[in-house]
Amino acid sequence: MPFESGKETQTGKSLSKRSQNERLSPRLEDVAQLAGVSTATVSRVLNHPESVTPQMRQIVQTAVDTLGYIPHGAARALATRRSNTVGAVIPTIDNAIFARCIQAFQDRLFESGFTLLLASSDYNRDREQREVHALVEHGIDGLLLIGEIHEKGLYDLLQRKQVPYINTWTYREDSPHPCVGFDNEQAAYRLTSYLLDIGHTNIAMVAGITEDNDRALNRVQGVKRALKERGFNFLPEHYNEWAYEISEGRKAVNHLLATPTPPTAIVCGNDILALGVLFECLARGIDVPAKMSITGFDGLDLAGQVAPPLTTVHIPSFEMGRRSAEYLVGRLNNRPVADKTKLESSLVIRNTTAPPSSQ
Amino acid sequence: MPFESGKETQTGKSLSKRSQNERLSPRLEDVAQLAGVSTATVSRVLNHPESVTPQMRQIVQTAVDTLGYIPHGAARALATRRSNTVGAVIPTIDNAIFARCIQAFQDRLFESGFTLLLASSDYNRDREQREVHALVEHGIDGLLLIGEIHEKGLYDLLQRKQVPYINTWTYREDSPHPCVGFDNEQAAYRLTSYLLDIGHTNIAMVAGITEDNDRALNRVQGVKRALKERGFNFLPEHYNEWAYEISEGRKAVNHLLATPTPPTAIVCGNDILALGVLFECLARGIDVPAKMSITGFDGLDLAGQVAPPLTTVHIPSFEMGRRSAEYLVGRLNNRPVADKTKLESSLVIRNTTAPPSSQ
DNA sequence: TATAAAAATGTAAGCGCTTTCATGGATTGG
DNA sequence: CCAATCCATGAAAGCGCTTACATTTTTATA
Repeated sequence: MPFESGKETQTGKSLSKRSQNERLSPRLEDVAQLAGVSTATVSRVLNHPESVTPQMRQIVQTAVDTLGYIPHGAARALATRRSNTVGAVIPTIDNAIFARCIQAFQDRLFESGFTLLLASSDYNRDREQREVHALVEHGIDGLLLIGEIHEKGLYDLLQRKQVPYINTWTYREDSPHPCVGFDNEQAAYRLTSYLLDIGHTNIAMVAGITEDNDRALNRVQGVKRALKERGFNFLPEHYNEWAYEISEGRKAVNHLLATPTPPTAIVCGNDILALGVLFECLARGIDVPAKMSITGFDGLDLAGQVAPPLTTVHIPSFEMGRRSAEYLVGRLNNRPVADKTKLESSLVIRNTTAPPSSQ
Repeated sequence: MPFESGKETQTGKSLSKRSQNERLSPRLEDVAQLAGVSTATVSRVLNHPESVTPQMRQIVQTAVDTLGYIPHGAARALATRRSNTVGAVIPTIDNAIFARCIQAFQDRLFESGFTLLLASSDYNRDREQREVHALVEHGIDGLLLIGEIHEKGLYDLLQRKQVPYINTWTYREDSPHPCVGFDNEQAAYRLTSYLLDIGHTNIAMVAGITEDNDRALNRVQGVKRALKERGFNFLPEHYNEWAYEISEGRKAVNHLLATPTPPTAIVCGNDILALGVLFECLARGIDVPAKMSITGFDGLDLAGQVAPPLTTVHIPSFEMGRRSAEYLVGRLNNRPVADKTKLESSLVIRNTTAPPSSQ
């Protein structure tokens, strides 16, 4: 007897040791012990309840509840090679329009049991690459990226690690990457054409910073294409890039107005700049739109609420977030999903645009 | 010989099997093999390089690079009981002011090697609780929460799992929870006192929704205390709560103006509502501030840029994010940290407030 | 009722790391 | 030149789960 029981103690100890000595959170094994079943069974009722007797389910569930057991995510991730975590790297959180997209993205992910790992790159490709690296190291199952231009190494990493990803805020028929977005170039083209249609010939642009930002760049290109098509072009002093701040928009107006031949219309790279431009014009007593037409880009709520309400391009930011999540969730569940989704942006003509005054 | 080599094959196979057959990412063991050292050594150069010979460091580093090795976060987390991940649950991402805080929070975390797990509760306590549960399951090392009022079970969970957390956007001397924030009640009190000082006696409030939102509630309380102190009170029809939308602010004005004795000043629970109130007044041709004073709360950039610029309370959202991260990082590194940090908000008097016109 | 097939449960081998403890080589002092 | 220390490295035991496979129990079939 003595030695027999000796053996048993070995086993018994290894089980109870943790639970008794250290007052840590219970493990699967503790639950199993309490329920009088194997860890496999507990794992099953937690993950594949249908493969287990209803009564067993009951017993185990009770044990789980009384212990207040919470699965250990890392252990699970290690065993299943799934973290149930999806990453997103956006230029900045501090921008209403991305926020809305991310909000939709997160909501949709949550529905499917995924948690969002969020990082921001501050519009810096290098930092973006580092953030992605950190996310991959954390074991994200999928990734959301803004725009199409990213560090080569970033794509390589994703490829090598087989991490599904989606580019959003951008759409290009022949992009080698999956994307859900709209055509920035075309939207800007349309917007500018409208300005041209109503008679403007002296158009300036208050662009966003285009470095490392394909969206901003594509918008500029769209504007230029529209101009060119009708034989126009920016005067050099009528094109400048500005940071994403209302105050920058104001400065831009000062600059433009000091120019030999001030424009009759100002196309802005985004709503924030447009708002700054608008506020400054208003502050200077310039009649908008009679003496100056202004257009934005993004379709912030705010743009429709200011007086006069801003003409802008409405972009489907909410939809992009939702669809991106859907793409990723779909792929992670091995459902067939479209690699490219083109969403529409829409020109919203409000009261900051009108034909140029006949002078 | 035959059986000897048989044994060896066993071991040999287990090593090379993975690397050869499946084309998965390299593991620590692959690096070790290539470098001709043990996994322990590789782990050391990765985590405690000082405990290893410079030349060994060199050799291993080379192997790491040529293999493009990336540590497996989950495995590491399992072994160290640290995920290097910090969670945050905010009411909504889609709000500039939280966004700024989170941005600062994330930046500071990134500096210290942590990644942010972000979730939003949609101003719903129940959902907040569930999100926190999910985050805890994912193994967060620390947690940021907005406000002080949370589900009891949420605090219990954190307590039981020993997860350090910080409440922000709120400050209460005698809160049992760590916090870094400012006193909403006091700020609102100060703001209202100012209005009273310049002569307003008929004040209305366009409040945010106070359910499940102690910040909004505290602001209301501050306003009420200031009024009461001077013997005033809201007319029942002069107090209402509105959702966080510019358009709601506009509606609020319609409501207030249809009241028997319209107010001469409107205190708003936040800048967004205030902006709506302002825009609606402007649209109706009401002279602000001569005929109507308006105050906001939050200090959005935008508030200072509209015309007329908005009188508001500036809150240290950036600082709250940074300090919260600092608190958590400090605790996680076992550095002594203050459990409570009181930050100051400031009354920013601009041009939407003036003494009431003598009628 | 005996037996084959199916269903429920248990056993135990990992998942990819970190870290304690053991080991052997280099260094120091006597 | 040998014993006593140190230091760099290796061996191996987990960390808390999941799951293939083995085993037992139940159900169906003849």
